[in-house]
Amino acid sequence: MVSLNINPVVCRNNIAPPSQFLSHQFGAMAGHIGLVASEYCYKKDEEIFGEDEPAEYVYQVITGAVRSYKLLSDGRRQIGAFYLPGEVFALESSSAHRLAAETIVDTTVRLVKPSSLERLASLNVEIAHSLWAMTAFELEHAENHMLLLGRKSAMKRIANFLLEMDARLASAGVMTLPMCRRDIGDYLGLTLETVSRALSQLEAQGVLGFSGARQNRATESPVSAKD
Amino acid sequence: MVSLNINPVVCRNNIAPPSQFLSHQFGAMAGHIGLVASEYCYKKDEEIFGEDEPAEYVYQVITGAVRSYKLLSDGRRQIGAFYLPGEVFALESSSAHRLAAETIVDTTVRLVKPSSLERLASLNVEIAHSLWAMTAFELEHAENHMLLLGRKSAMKRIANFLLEMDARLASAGVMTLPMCRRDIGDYLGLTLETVSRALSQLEAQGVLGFSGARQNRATESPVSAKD
DNA sequence: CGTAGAATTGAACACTCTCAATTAGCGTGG
DNA sequence: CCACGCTAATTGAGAGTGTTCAATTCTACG
Repeated sequence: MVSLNINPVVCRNNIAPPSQFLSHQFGAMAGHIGLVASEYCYKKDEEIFGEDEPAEYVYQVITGAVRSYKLLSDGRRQIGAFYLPGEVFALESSSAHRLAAETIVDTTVRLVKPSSLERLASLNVEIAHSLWAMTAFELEHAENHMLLLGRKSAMKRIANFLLEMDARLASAGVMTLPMCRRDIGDYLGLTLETVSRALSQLEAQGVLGFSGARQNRATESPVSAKD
Repeated sequence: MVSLNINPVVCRNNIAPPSQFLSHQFGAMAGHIGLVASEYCYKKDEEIFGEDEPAEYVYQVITGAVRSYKLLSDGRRQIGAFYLPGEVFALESSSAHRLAAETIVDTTVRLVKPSSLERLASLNVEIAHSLWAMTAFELEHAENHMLLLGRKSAMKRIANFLLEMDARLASAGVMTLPMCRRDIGDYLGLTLETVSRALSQLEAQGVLGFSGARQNRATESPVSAKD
């Protein structure tokens, strides 16, 4: 767990924030008659479900953070997404999960049965469209991420990551990243050493500062992470 | 345009074929009362729509091939997907295209207005679920592709690509790839030179052969592209 | 205070990219 | 029908970015 200060000026960016609209709709859905929503607490680094497991639940993060990922036979890992408070994951239109999911820190989730959602969707066109839109939103994220993984330099990837996270969990120019360097590397297609070096370089350039681990401070070079 | 022979033995793989089921459903939808479906022909390398353009149509490839892509400001390109006969693209749940699309060769497409689909979806739950499932299928592809782009070597990417294409357009151990080396590179996050070298190496190893351009022949080393 | 895990930093290496030259295939027009 | 020219593909050599392996430092936590 590392806290990180980023100057607000640095953080104005062109990365779309997550659709809180959809998350709110999900919360609203959970209030519908007959939709069973329970809560569950996981410890840090606990598996929520494995790759290709049957999809028993759809999840919404209440507190904490989650990573979804795929593994290669040699143990290399690609993290597909991080899920932060309010965000929904494991929403499948089919019956199995395509990625595994683990908690990054102690995490509380809200659980809903897919069958409940499907029933609601069959009764209410708006809900059906919302489910579709949530999947489309994940697809959009994946498409942006393919561009990052296929065509951007290590430093661009890091900058992109910081701006993405800033848009999702920053307040007052400070954000606390729940994930470790290895997680960031596995999300960005880099090694943890490369991530560390890039962050050190940004700190040396005065673009950001750390608090919590390593002392630091925010600075204010206007940075553009266009592309 | 390059023809490519791959021995059938080589091609038994674990890559899921595209959901022809969904494509057929799309075709069926086009037969519904009131669903306007027209056809249109594009020349090779013609733009169908640009990134962020309003989504006027949903498309199904009848003949030919299409690439969807995003561009970086320095001109680097990431191809998100190739679309082959029968396959549907540009199905958005929102009002804009997230990637641009161009033809790779002369191409005929079937066009449907999104509003028609939405209307059908509002009347028929099955259709609504199909649209969602088609987006989920694209998401699954993108997730697999993120793993490829983030964590696989050049040779693994090429092998993966060949197996993917084989599953989609091969017959009798031969397939004709409509796209050039640069397209393949931009799809796999590689340069065209790296693609060429990898293909040459596979040919030298007797894994595949070319016909059309460069003479050749298929061979039969059993190859596993696991991961 | 001592230990364990995470992060940082360094140095050498490897894989892929870049730049460049050559070759092959194909369409066009003489 | 052949020569020409254009584009795509191949191949080579060198450079660069990120990885790998290793040592050290830092922080949290018991």
